[in-house]
Amino acid sequence: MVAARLVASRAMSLTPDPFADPAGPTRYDPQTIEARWQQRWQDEGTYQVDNDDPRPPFYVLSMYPYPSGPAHMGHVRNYTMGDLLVRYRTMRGDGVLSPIGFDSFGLPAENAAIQTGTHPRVHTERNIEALSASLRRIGAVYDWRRMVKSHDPSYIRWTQWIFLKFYEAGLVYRDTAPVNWCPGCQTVLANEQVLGDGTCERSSDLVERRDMEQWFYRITAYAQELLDDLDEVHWPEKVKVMQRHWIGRSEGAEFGLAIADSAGNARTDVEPLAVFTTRPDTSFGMTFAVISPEHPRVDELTTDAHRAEVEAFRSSVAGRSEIDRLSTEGALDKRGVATGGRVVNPFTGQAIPIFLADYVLMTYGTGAIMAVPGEDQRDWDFATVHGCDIIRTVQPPDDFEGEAYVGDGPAINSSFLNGMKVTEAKATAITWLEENGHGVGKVNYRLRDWLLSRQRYWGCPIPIVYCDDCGQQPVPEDQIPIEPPDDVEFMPTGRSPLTTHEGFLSANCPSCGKSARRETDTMDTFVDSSWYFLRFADPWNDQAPFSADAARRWLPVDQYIGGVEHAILHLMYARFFTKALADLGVAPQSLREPFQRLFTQGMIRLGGSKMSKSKGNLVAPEDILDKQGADALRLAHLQVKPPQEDVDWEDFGIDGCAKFLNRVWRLAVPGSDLTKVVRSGDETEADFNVDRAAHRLVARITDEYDRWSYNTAIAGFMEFTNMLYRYVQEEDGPHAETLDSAVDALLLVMAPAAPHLCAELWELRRGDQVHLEAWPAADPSKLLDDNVTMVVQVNGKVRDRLEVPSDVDEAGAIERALACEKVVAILAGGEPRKVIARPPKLVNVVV
RNA sequence: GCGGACGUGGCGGAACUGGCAGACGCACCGGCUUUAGGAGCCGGCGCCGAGAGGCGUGGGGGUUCGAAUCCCCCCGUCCGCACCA
Repeated sequence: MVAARLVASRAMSLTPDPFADPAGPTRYDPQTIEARWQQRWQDEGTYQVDNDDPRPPFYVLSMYPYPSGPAHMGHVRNYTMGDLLVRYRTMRGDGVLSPIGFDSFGLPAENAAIQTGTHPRVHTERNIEALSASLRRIGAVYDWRRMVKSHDPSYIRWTQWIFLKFYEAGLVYRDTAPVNWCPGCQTVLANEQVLGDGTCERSSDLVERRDMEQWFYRITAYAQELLDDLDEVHWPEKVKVMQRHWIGRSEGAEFGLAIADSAGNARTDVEPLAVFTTRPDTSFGMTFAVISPEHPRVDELTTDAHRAEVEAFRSSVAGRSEIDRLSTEGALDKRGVATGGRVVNPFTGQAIPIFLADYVLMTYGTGAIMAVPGEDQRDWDFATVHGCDIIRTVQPPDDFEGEAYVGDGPAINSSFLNGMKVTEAKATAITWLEENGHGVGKVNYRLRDWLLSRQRYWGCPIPIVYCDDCGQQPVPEDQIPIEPPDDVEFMPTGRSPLTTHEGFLSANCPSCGKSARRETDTMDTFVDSSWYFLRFADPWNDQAPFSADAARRWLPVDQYIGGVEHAILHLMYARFFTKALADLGVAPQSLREPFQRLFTQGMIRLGGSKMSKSKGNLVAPEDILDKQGADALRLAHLQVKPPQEDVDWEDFGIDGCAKFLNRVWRLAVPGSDLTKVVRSGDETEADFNVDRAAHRLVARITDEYDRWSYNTAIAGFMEFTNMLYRYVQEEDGPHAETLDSAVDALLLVMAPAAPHLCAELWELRRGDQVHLEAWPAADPSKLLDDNVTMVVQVNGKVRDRLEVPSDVDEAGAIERALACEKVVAILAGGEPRKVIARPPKLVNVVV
């Protein structure tokens, strides 16, 4: 019979093209239908949502991209996932906010300007066009009316406005700081532009540290809240752990070590040397102190006899890159030098030597430490090399074989602390320090303030002017935005053209009105990305960056999607901005976190290494869009691997996905040869089974979409399609209505993943838009077949499989299992020792 | 060194709370159809074995009627942090 039908179909498709799809006149033609539907979604504003939309609000956001040109595969992966969710939630009945924008400031455009002479604005706008076109071509849908661009004057204005608000609130300040200076590029680099080996990503020059006056956001003011509120968000544990580590809270004590005179007695006429420790309980074992080579009191504490040596050490450290200096290679060789100076250990009254060592960092704690070699391996190593005493103050266990002992145990050699365990000894030592006026218990954070100024042109100018008389003055609100001027020349000096642009530089002092000079630094582009998700809620607002009401409606973002490479910087900065804006009354007070849920999707690699423009190993999505189409590309991205995992391009099965889409087309398109012979009348058992399979499909896909199991959802589509192929080729043909509703179910659940194909087929079949349909609900009573396969095990090994009614009870299951041939043979008339029944899935007979 | 994730066929992976290991796809093999196939449809496909059967989720132990899944000890891979006192 199959043969008969195929013969018939050949007769029907008399086509001169020998490669024609046997589906006949309506071939699956992705190029045509994709372009058509993309146009329609845009023209009809299908995914536009207003702020008074009556549906429940749901905010889906993919991290806004830096416009580097047409989309690359990483973009496709990211925006495909976001788009799937937007379409799925919309079908679920939500009013989904799906905005898009561009992180359009940044160094690459400036580099391009130097190389090609194209103005960064022109270059950037061109790239935005190209990237927007790419996003449309993969079928991603947005409310384009809400688009924001970092470099747009209406966005600059509010970025600067927020800066001024923060300035007013003391959350911005200017200070001297060591920065990454690239001698080749003649500019300061952002941390992320310094490669792991300490060189510049662009020029490959070794990056130097230089002290320069810089602007900072006081993110450390929020250190504790940033740490605590990680418990409130649904983020990957990995990202939370990274943030906790980055914040790096540690509890301990800060106290003063009195400077010793030549006799070893504590001087009262000079300020003691402040140290921070997390182990005040070990203070009796402090046999020396170490200060950072950059410590401001080095000169004062160094004796003349040691001055030459100390100076030599300091200059050798200064010449070394940070990476080199912090290298753990040869960690046992603790580089350091004695200062000749001494301090007094307040616990013992003993004078102990002060050393300089590069393992002590000026940027953490007080830049000085008490060294307790008995309980700290670094100190142990240093003491061994430099001949310092080692006194244990915590009793190690009998079988301890290491050097410094960092575990718990009773205090020894520690006077009033003796016998106490570490926790109690810590508290007691802190109390002692406080009662005797030496110091206090203190919490330290590794997190440092955010250096936001960049010596570059293509960024948001910092709205400050410098007046000879009044000093640094914020630009008044009514004078922003301060925009980067267009008439500038880009020279390969690396020097920002702003520093030589008279028209930009000259300003009047807002305070006294005299002529003044503008700040030429611009903001780190992470500033722009720290609040764009708030602007999306209210992008038309020209009175404020956004209204609190709009923010209250949409924020926090229900689902944020992006790369794990932003686990720390962007996500930390955005959290800080949100909290600060809420405290300043700009955002709702209750908005403590910007992103309720975060999903980090994996990277795409080629040949084992990260695909990137700079590596030149890109696979262009365009080629695949031209050939197999957007739906095939989307499906391949979804199918290849669990979405959170990194994936090799070699593993993508584009052709398999394209083939599958073709199969769906042939199955669903009206008039297909595949469905020519259909049946009406009463349903058979086979029909009921297909119907139940359709309900199971709906339940399964709903669950899988909810838990981001996209790869198995695609498998579900394929499995169901394979089943329907067998069904339509059965001898009597499929039951018309059963088939129709099964295919409809497939198109509905596939619509978020392969939107163009499903939209086209649905329209051909039903005349409506599939994406405006309600998400189907599975009938719980249809999720189970009448009969299921029950596994019969003997001693945990599968010996047989039986068809049983799905509502079989325990007794019935056991009875059938014991009656089956295999079990009877094994029992050989004997009694089973034990029978475990899990009806209707399994019975295990123990003999 | 610390922290995290992970290890399943030739390959990517599936198996949600312990219950049929290998869904789905790729590759490969076979059949049908075809003048032709890099098209379409159907089927096969963990390993050993002629077979019954045995063995199988990095390795070794354990818990359990039953372990890819839980516990302990190793081995390996990837990612992040890396002298933070």
